[in-house]
Order: sequence, then C-alpha cells, then structure tokens
Amino acid sequence: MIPDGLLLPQPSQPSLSEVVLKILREMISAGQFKPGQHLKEAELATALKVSRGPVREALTQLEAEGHVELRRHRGAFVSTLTRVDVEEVHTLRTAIERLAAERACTRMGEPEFAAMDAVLEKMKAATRPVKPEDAVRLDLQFHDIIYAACDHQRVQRVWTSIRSQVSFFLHTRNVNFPDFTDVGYPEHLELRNALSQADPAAACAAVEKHLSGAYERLKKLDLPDKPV
Amino acid sequence: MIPDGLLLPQPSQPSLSEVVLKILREMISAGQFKPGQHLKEAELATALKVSRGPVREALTQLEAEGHVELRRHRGAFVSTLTRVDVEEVHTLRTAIERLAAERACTRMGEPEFAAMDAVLEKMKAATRPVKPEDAVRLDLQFHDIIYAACDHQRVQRVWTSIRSQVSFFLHTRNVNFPDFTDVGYPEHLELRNALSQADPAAACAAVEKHLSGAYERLKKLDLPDKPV
DNA sequence: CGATCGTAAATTGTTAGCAATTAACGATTG
DNA sequence: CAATCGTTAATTGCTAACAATTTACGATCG
Repeated sequence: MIPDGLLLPQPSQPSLSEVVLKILREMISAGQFKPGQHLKEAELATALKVSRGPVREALTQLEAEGHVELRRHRGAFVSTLTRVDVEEVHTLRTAIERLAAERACTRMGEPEFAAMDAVLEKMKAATRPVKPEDAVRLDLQFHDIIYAACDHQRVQRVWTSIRSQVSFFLHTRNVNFPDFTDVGYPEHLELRNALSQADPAAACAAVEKHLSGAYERLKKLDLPDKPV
Repeated sequence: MIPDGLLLPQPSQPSLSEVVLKILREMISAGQFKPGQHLKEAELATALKVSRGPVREALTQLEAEGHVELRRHRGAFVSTLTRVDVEEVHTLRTAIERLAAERACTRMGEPEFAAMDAVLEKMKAATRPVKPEDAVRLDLQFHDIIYAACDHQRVQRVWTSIRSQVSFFLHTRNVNFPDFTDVGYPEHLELRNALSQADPAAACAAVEKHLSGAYERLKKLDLPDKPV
C-alpha cells in the first residue's frame, strides 16, 4: 500500500494544449495582443514550438472563455470587450455567485474559513499602494474559495469560463483607480462574515451587495461602445 | 445591390466537426450509447467516414455539454447522469433562467409573444397522448424564446451547454410519467402571462415557480446514485 | 499459489502535409 | 474613372502517419 497522497498529486503532466492555453490566456489578459488582432495558428505554433493542433484546441477553448472570436475559415480574432460585455459578465456572475454562496455557506467548514482568513489577512497586510496584479489575484482567490466550497461542477465550470474576463476587468480598473487598498479588505470581510452565518438568504444578499458595489466602480471605466 | 436576404441565409456550409457533433449529441440523447461506454475516436471516425480530427473536436464540445467525460490518455466515456446531476442542472438553470426572464420580459415585443403563442397553441392542440419527443421539443422551444429574447450572449451560451441535458431529463421523465398533456400547457401559459407584465420581479418569481414544479416531477425518476 | 514486474497491444496526443475556402489585388470593361 | 470579375496568395479545415502513454496480460519469483 502506498502512503496516501505521496505520488498522487502528480496531475499527470499537462498536455500541450493546456500549456498553450495558459500562455495565450495570460498574454491576452495582460493585453499583449491588441483587440481585434488576428491570431494566426501557424504563427503561434512556430512561436511556441508546437504544431497547429494544440494551438487550435487552445483557441477553441479561448473562444468559450470569450477571449477570442472564431470566424469560419478566417481564424481567431481577439475580442474587444465593450461595456455590454462588462454588463453581461456582471449579471451572469451575480446569477451564479448567488447560487454558489447559497450552497457554500452551509458547506464551508473550518479549513475553508481558514483559507479565506488567510487571503483576508494578505489583503489587510498588503503594502500600499497595492500592485494591481496582486489586488486582482487576492480578489479572485477569495471568490475561488466560494466556488470551490459550493460543490457544484457546472457552476464551477461557468465561473472558469468568465473568470479571466473578470480578471481582465478588475485589472483594468485597478490600474485606473487604485483604491482596492481601501475597499478591498472591508468589503470582503463583510462577505466572509455573512457566509459564516450559514444562512443562504443572508449569503445571497451579501453577494448581491458586494458585486453591485464592484460593478458600480467598474462602470467608471470608459470602454469601447461597439466592436469595431 | 443585392435584394436584402437573397443569398444571405446561407450559413456557410457547416464544418465536419459540427456535423459529427450533431450526430453524436443526438445519438447520446437518444440513448444509443450506454452510460459509461468508451467512445473511441478511431471507431467513430471510420464509422462516420471522417478522420479523427473532427471527431476529437466534437468530443471536446460534448464534454463541455456534459455528455461525455474526457480522461487524459484514456478517451471519452459517456456520462452516467445521477441525481446529483439533475440537481446541478436544475439549480444552474434556475439561476440563469431567472436572469434571462428578468431581461426578456422588458425586451419581448409582438413577434416574440406571437412565437410563444404559436408554441402554446401547439401544446394545447397536441393529440393525446403526446409523444415524449414532441413534448420535449415544444417545452424547449418555449424556453428558447426566452433565452433568445434576453439578449445576453453569455447566458445563451450557458443555456446551450445544459440544454441537451435538460432535454435528456425531460425525455426520460415524459417516457415514465406521460402527464405533460395535463401540466404542459397551463404551466407555460402562466409563465407567458407573467412575462407579458414586463415586470422583472414578477417574471423572476414565475420562472422560479415554473421550474421548481418541473423539478419536483423530475425527482420522481429513479436515477443512479453514484457513477459506477 | 499469490503478488509483482516486465512486456505488448490498444488508444490517445502530436506532428506534418494536402485540400478547400476566403479575401485581397489587379486587369478589364462600361 | 468607378465598378466588376478573374486570379493569386494566405489561412484555415482536414487527413494520415508517428510518438507517447496507459492498461492488460503473462511470466517470474517469493
């Protein structure tokens, strides 16, 4: 018998598709490609030293995540995120995060709250001014815990599909208005406290309040009105 | 100048991946494959007279739709839908359909209501006993109108990703308890009337009531408890 | 006789090359 | 000179062959 979990946490070497996906996702989120830019399979393939197959698979996944638009026989074009997209992501996120919180609040135990508190501690302790990427990372880490705790594969999947867009928006905002310092910690703490009541209705309300606050700040960004 | 819409409705010949996807999706929904069955790329490819590429793409899409499970270096296995899956699909669907209805009720115009009424008319007029596949088709057609009217690409996409699972559950239910005849028409009519009030809160409540009713009936099915 | 290790078969992951489609350019015509 | 039609270049869609990985079987050893 093998000691439990000795060689197991070896997530079976990621496939090339996954590697390529991660790289491209990161590059797009970081704004390395211009919106509207044509991503050519062959170009990316040679640049990444792989063949077109894995690149192709990564691109279809990126389409599902809303980062690129796939046009038949034309290829992949980086999406230009408009204020309509901000609204869509916000409303969809609210819908699923309400559900996630409802379920999570009665399922979270000691370890989950400990993980949350660790993140909260980092938010409080972060040296001002907080770097945008750190702020975004902590913010998402906090919400990831809720989604993980809600124990709902399909909700988890939807969250994954909008997560990097949320990341993009948060990043843009934090670059333009670096006030995460002030609102980040208290607002998340409030949400944590609501969750610890283990009352679905309360958790739901807290999520709505939290997200609508974030959305209000997000709307201050000036984004393109229409895709060119 | 070309007369508006003469050659346009030519949706640019579907790709092989799409054809394969449609076929496999249909076969799985209709129960042509046993749950847990191993779908081998090469087998499907030769059977469908295409190469493994398109089959592969179709399988990854089917995974996103929850019809198969993809295991690294093992391949695609037909999902066995458990009562946990029924619950997940139901709760996720409720979350997004609330949102869809909220938006749809203030966006629906004459044509949308006309389309709904046409479906309702067919529900009422259907000769008893209604064939399960007809009942499912009409049911989904009705809800498709809501999703289309809500004007929300991302919600639409999530709906697409669970739609055929909903279809599967509805089908199974209608086969076992053919009472769509009695509840189908009045319940959908009630929802339609709520939507026509153009009041988001009312629409939301109506959706919740409608779906929870459907879920209660769905729970009567005895489904496997655990994936084998 | 049971357990373990090595080997082989089957299947997926990846690559490279060919075919089909699109879009852009330039010649041609009214 | 503007508009249209053929031609060509570029890019994706698809195919077929190769490499890597996993599982299953059987020989070997205790």
